[in-house]
Parts: sequence; C-alpha cells; structure tokens
Amino acid sequence: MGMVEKKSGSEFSERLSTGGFRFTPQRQHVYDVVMQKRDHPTAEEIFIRTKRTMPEISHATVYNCLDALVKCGLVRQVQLERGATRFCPNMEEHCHYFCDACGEVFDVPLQKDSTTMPGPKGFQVDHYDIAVHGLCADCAGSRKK
Amino acid sequence: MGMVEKKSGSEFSERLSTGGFRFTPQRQHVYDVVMQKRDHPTAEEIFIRTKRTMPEISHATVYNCLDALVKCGLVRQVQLERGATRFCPNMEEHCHYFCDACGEVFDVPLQKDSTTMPGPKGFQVDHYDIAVHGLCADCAGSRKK
DNA sequence: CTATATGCAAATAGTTTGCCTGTTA
DNA sequence: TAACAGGCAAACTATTTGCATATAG
Repeated sequence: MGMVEKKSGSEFSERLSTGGFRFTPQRQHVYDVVMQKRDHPTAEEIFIRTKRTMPEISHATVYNCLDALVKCGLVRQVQLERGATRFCPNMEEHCHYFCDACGEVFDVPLQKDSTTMPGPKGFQVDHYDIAVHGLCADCAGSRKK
Repeated sequence: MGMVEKKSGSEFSERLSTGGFRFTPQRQHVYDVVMQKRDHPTAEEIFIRTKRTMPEISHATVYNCLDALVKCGLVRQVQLERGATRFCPNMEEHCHYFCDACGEVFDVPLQKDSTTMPGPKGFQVDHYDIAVHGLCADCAGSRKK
C-alpha cells in the first residue's frame, strides 16, 4: 500500500535537472535514506542516518539536499508541531494523523473529490497539507485508566 | 464574516479555569492582542504588540500565555512553514490558504461533511489542520511577467 | 571552465528552562 | 498560604549563512 515508490537512479537525476539542480552523491544518499524507512524523520534524524553511509556529510548539506528534493517533488515537507520540520517519502495525496501525545504519524490516503472548496480569488494552489491532530489508539487507551 | 468573536471578560476567565488555569492580567492582554487584529502573528510579533500596553511582559510569559490559550480553545496554533509558529484568533472551522511567496494567510471557512475519511483504528480526533499552499493572486500575477 | 554544491564553523532564529519572586484563588 | 504564574537570563534546538574548496555538466 501507499505509493512510496523510490525513483530509479536515472529518473532521480532527471527530476533534479528538471528542477534546475545538479546530481550529487549527497543528494542521492539523502534521498535513499528518506525512502528507506517509511517514517517522518526530522532533518537532524536524516543527518544522523545519512552519516552512517557518508560520514563526511554536513548539516548544511543535508538541509540543502532536502530543500532540493522538496522543490523537485521527490519528498514532502511537513510541519506537524512546534519545532523540527519533518520529511515524508510518500508523494501520494495523503493526510497525516498525528498523535499529540506520542508524536506517531500515520499516513492516510486522501480520496479525490472532497477538496472542492472555493479559495481566495486567483489563488494558485500548489498542494494541500492536511493534518489531523488527536490521540492514537494506544495513547487514547492509556489515558482512560 | 468569520466567527472571530472575542470572549467577554467573565467568559474568558471561566474558560481559563475550566482548562485548569488561573486568570492573570498577562493572559488577558495576550488574548486581547491576538483578537485585536485578524492576522496570524508569530509569538515574537505577539510579544512586541503586547509590550506596547504591558512593557514589563517577558518572552517566556508570552509563550506560557499562548500555550494556556491554545489549551483552553481560545486561540489556534498553526504551523504553516519552517520557522515560527503562528497563532490564529479564528476558532471557527476553517483552513488556511498560505502564499509560499509572500507569506500571506487567508482564512477560508470549511463546509462540514467533506471530512469523512476513515483514519487509523481507534484514533481519537481532536482537530483538523488544513493548509493549502500555493501563490496568492498578487504573487501569481507578478510571476507571469 | 564556470556555476553550483559541499564542508565547516559561526551566526541567527525560535523556544524552553531554572530559579527566585510575586500573585491568584 | 499553597500552588501556580511571571520576569529574567541562560540554555537549547533548529536552521541559515559566509567563505574557501571541490565538482558536475
């Protein structure tokens, strides 16, 4: 489930150059790291994971890579709470159920259609960012006690 | 339009105590400041505005007040981009159209119904947080040139 | 060969914390 | 008169920037 499909090497660099960016091994590594685990890591977490296979990578480069990947539509960026931005490998239209107690994030695919609200005149929509806040089953359960 | 209705003094302190908080003049001031202008200020901006009528207020207190107000359902907190959290006086169900170019925020009321997607089993929804990213009319226009 | 990207370190937000004093209920 | 809230400054976390070097196209 969930079309978290990693782009092949050639499609990856094509996407980069279409976006006006060069291919670099750092960008490839950061991309690989984000696609590898289907969670919602912060830049710091991605930095740590990337260092495992590329110890010389720097903080600034990770931010730079992530920005490039976001601009090319290869990963998504989400703000679920105060503090660190998270990154998401799932480029399918979906929303995030976020547990305010434990921080767990669940991707839920979005059925088309529902998004037919008229916005401000002339607003050119790029993408939707839908988060549902609350308590996950585990946390809701343990609060009842 | 937009039910941005400021609570009366007594209703305000009642809301606070229901949430387990005490009434303080600082909380009142911060609340007044947020309700006064229908925009989406950051904590820093609220700090600056509050200082005008209450020069001795501190940074930490503004954060504390805002947290209390959010927990009591008196203001909303939104994360629209990397960086500072913004606060919103509009407690009506609505979504935010956010211009990625100039940072302008537009509130758009949400018609009920549309939100009938099944989430993760047992997830206890508290609230929805819907942002629409893109370019406002002005910014979309000036890019065409 | 040249624009773009990297690495490093320092700078800058944004937010939180600790500690002591003041105030609310 | 407790428990909670405020003020201040320092600590922390997240992100950005400047600059010299390296590298992709």
